[in-house]
Amino acid sequence: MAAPTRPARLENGRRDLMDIAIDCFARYGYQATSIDRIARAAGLTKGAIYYHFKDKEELLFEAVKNRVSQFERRVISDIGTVQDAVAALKRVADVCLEHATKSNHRRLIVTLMVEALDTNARLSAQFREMMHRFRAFLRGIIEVGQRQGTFRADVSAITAAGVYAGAVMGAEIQYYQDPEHVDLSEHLRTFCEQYLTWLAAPARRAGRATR
Amino acid sequence: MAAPTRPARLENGRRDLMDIAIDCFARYGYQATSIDRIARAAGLTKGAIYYHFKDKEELLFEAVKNRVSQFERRVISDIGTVQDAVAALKRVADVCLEHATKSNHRRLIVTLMVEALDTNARLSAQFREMMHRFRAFLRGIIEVGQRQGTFRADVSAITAAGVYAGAVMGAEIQYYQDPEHVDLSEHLRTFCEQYLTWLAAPARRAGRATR
Amino acid sequence: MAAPTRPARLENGRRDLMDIAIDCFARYGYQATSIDRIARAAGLTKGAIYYHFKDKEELLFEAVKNRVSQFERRVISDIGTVQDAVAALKRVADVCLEHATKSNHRRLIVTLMVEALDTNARLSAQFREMMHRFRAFLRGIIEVGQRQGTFRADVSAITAAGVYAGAVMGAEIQYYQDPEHVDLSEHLRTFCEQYLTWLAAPARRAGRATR
Amino acid sequence: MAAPTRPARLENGRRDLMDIAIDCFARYGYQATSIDRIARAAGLTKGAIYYHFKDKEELLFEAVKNRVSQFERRVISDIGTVQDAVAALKRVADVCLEHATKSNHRRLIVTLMVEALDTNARLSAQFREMMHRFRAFLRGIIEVGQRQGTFRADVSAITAAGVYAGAVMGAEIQYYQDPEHVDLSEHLRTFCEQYLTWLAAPARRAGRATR
DNA sequence: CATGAATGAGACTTCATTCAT
DNA sequence: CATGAATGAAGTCTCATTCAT
Repeated sequence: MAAPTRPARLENGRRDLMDIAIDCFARYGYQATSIDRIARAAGLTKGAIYYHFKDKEELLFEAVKNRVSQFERRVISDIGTVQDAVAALKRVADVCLEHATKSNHRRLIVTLMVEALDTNARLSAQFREMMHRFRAFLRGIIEVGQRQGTFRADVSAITAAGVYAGAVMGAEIQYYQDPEHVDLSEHLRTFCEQYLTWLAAPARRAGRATR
Repeated sequence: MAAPTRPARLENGRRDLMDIAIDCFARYGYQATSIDRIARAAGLTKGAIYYHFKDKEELLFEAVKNRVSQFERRVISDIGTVQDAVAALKRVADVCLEHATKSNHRRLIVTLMVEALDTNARLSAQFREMMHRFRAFLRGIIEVGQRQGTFRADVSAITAAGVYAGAVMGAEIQYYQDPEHVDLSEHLRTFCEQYLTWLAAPARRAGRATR
Repeated sequence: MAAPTRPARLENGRRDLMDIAIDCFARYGYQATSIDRIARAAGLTKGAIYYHFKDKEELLFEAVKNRVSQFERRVISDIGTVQDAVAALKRVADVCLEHATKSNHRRLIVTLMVEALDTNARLSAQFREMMHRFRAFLRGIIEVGQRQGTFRADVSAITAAGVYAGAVMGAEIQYYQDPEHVDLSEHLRTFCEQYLTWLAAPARRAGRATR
Repeated sequence: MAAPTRPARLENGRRDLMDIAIDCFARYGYQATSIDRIARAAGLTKGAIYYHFKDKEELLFEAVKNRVSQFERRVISDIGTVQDAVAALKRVADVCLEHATKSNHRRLIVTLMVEALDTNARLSAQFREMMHRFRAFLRGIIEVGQRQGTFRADVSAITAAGVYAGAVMGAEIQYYQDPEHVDLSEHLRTFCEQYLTWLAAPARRAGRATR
């Protein structure tokens, strides 16, 4: 307790550097972030970065892994075992909102995900899996709601999950593009209302929404 | 009709080149598309491109202008003077679907828009305006519906427009990322249903969204 | 005949550049020859080199391939079908002498071969094969002499070939190191005399030299 | 014997480090051996090396001085005052064989000598002198033989020395390159036999080498 | 003695751009 | 119109070296 642990100090440089790199990547994307830019932002020289990271790519992957896992852990820990599907879906939006406005978690994810599309196969695969997991997680919540009778049963949970995930992402992008004109909070609130209204509505006719 | 004039051929070369450039930009983004890549894709050498375009940036801006204006013209011409707001919103989604799957209009727009965020001020501004116009257009449709009594009046038309625009964009990105697992058509159909269900529903109680 | 063929001119730049690169590699070795050094020696900038060659390695391999194949073709064409084994061995030494003193063929080979030893697996393999071929070629000559009765039969032709190849190489290195004190011509002449004396000598006792 | 003094330990570190560095230099050459590689091979960090050696160059020169002087001392002590020139020449080859196969003395020398050719003036000069000494030493032996009547007198002792030195070096290089296919021991044995046969032979006719 | 961290020079490479032909 | 050749800036990366602790 008296002495600040050495290993912590050891890892400090690396961690600080990564946070700064993440800031850059989140704002400018991967390619437009030169090693030199990160170095200057950190008040170091390029060489220092290569002391801590083998590669620009290693920095990228660690950055993505860091933010993705933090986001996922946060979502899971915030939602936990789903009992109230409605509350859970609202909570997911809240976490996204927070990670999009108060931190750079979501912006890093969204920005790099689009940039990686046909540019970096390995990263792209990682994001594909991440979106897979995210949709699966949402589908799980929706199915709970369907089993409990809170949600209508005549919709494909996986498609509904995709709609949710997409709506959040699209809202974010508009917010990143124009934070002064786009109120992400209201955007997400409205979407949730609409989404839940629709999910809650009893199916009017059999055999419409499914596929 | 009799003689394909020289300038026509001139314009052809330029147009063909741009189409090829657009393909590249749409797939890889701006920075990952080298002039050389475009040249090779066109079966020319780099020098030839500089005959037609002053700059890589000029190529970029023309590409964006081209696809954005084509998309917008198509939307406007397809919808025309809105009489049926519900049909109009469905139609917009159809156009997006087509431009996302059968052509590269939407992918160019979405990809470059994200890449431009903090990277290219001028391009970013252009996309900001484009999104502005898109939301304004959607808001117009929604307000028609509200005035006609088809849509509930207690929602902010501009926020609703943003939700719509975002949902479409988010759906597309998931599709670009994983076209084999994401059925964009169903995705958009489901979203429209949900969106229209919500818009159509008479407000049940005062006091909009929870939370 | 009137017009200097275009393809020739086309290849000129590349060939000239390679000759210059070969000069540098032969003198300083691969690692101590920076792209910039080659560029300056050619009166160009680094970029020009990358227009003609993909890589520093491509330059290296093409340089080696060029000089090795030229040397080998020269040896083969100079010796042709061996009829007089003694003359053939002398001729090989002459070619080596010429390629070591009047051109840089041999110095490139010897220098890079030593540098490549445990440094560049692919290049090393190439040189290993080249030495293989060289020894095989020499062995062929020796065996002709043995069959014709010119050379004693109680020596291993392949070992003798190795001795020859090594002696030439070792003489060269001493010459490269100290051209003012080492007379390569006399060196090789003396070696040939000694080598041929030994080969020609009738075996004094059976069962000594073989293995 | 009683107390391993502190300075002994100091010297130990330095000596151990140098042995490891020599291994690296012998295998990869000077430039391809990074300080970091040596450090890792020694289980230390780069900083530690700079405690013992001022420079990478100092390390290099000490390494060379060490192996060269060990080799020379070994040769001299093994041969001593030459009484039997034939035996002496065989002995030199034996020492070279041992230092090429059981230790890295010769490989360090040969590798760095070639690398240094036009790359490091000071080192090159050192190797030039070393080869000078080596040839002078061999010439001494040969002249003893000539004076004693064991060797023919009509050959230039210094050229013959150069041939010997070169043949050994060339044999080694082939062995380093392809230890599985090149039997250095047999190689040297064969060379010695040939060399001594030639030296021993009474001059048959006036008029030395043909050509 | 040794380490972890950092520097700075220099290497390789890419790429938008220019230009004579 | 188009090409081949070249430039020069900028980016990624390596590595010898230094230094506080």
